[in-house]
Amino acid sequence: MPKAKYEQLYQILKEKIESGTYPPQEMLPSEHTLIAELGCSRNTLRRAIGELVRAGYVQTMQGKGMRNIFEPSQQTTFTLGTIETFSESAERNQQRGASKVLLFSPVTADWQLAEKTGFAEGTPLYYIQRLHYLNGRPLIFNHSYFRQDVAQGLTREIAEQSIYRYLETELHISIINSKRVVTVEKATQLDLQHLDMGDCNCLAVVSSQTYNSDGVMFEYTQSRHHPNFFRFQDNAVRRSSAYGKPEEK
Amino acid sequence: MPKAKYEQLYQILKEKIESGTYPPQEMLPSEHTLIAELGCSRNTLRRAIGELVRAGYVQTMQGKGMRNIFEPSQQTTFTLGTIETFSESAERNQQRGASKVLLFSPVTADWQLAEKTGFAEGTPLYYIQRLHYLNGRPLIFNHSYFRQDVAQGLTREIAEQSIYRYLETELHISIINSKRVVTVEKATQLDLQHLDMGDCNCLAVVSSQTYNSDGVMFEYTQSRHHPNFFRFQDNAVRRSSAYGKPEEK
DNA sequence: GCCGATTTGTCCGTATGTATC
DNA sequence: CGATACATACGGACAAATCGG
Repeated sequence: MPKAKYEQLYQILKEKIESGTYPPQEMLPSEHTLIAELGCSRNTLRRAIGELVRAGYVQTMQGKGMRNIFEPSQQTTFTLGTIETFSESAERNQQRGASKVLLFSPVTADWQLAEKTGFAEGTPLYYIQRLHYLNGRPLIFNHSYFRQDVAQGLTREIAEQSIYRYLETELHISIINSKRVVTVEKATQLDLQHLDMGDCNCLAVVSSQTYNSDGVMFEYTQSRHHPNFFRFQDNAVRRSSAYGKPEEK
Repeated sequence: MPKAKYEQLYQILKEKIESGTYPPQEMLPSEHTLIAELGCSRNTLRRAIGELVRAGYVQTMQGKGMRNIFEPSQQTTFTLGTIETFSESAERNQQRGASKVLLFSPVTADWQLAEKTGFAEGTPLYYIQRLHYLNGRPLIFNHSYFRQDVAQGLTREIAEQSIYRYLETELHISIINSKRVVTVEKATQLDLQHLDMGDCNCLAVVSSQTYNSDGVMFEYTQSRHHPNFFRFQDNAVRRSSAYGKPEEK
């Protein structure tokens, strides 16, 4: 439940758009009208509108207004810009999620692992392999590395449940941000063994480095996704016509 | 050249971070200090900071301050949240871009094409196949469909140059936003023929629907990327600890 | 083509809340 | 507890784009 007013306004407008209260392809009421309806200041409303634009629900045009461009086919599987755990994502999509821990092992970063993950060589880590199921199918093969000095007391039993819950509620770590890169890689023997991907020999790989409020990267995770069930969504806006104006007057 | 003040502030701070004026992993000056230094209001500064957060340059913590988390390894190939043409992207990455038109053909959307692209069945379209080269290598195989009634007078010659330049400067179309989805697909014969992808049989596919200021989707493009040279970057933030607070006091 | 009304975009100043130290 | 720092919210002012008369 969001407490900030602009988040509430965002939710209200989002639901009105999704439910068809505002007809598709049509203009929404003007800011002036919405302010009167919703009882808020212009800045607060505009902040909510900004989120709607970024999420691809509306487009705004200076001097014209705001148009509903939502299309109900948006069955997003992975969000962008916000950090979600696998179970949170499954719940949002109203799907059955399950996970299995394949490996839990303390390791020390050698130069090769340091190169790949971004941790300093010699850093003590927990290495965890997990397999995530959606609706009974194995879809994501996960390799995670956590700094031992940050994720103190992490065990296989905790990993079976929820690591983030442990970090946030037990260790009081605030997770701030995560840098992610999406690439496509050749499948390894391990991938083929667990993911059952037919005759595809590549998969989608999301590598992420996650930081806490002390600015230390405490987690590196490589998520290897089944190619047929990977879907990453984005809404882009055109900043300023990169080309100069044509002749006028 | 951005004219808005918050964009200028964003550029100034971004360059100070990239150049090392603000040391990595250290706190930046407080908002109060930056306001005095930069000569702006708090709101305007905070808007610039918001962009820096989204771009992964800094992290902010209430009550503590703002930390520089930039790492120079960020060699992003594809942007997120903003619309760029291939040539604009190549220029930004200081690389040699080139394109070749393989096919230019008027078509009418049948039910199959309508299903795939989102255009209504029977819509008259221009179908364009293009191959994009970066530093001499063919990396992206592009299938584009433009509505004939919007992109009036489009020719093969224009497609050889820049379609967006034609749309924006000649036809005065304002391109507003674009919905994109990243997936992984099996390579077709056509892909293998043009992209030279070794023993990989999958590639990264970015499908995009682009809208103008009248709210009509006038372009559908499917970009099929060589798997070894595809790289999509994102910075995510943790909204609110999804778990309730633990015992306190 | 001009002008005025409407609408979104930008910017400022201020007040208050909340988290950290 | 107080000082500091970021987060939220409000109201006002002007600029820029659009549209209709």
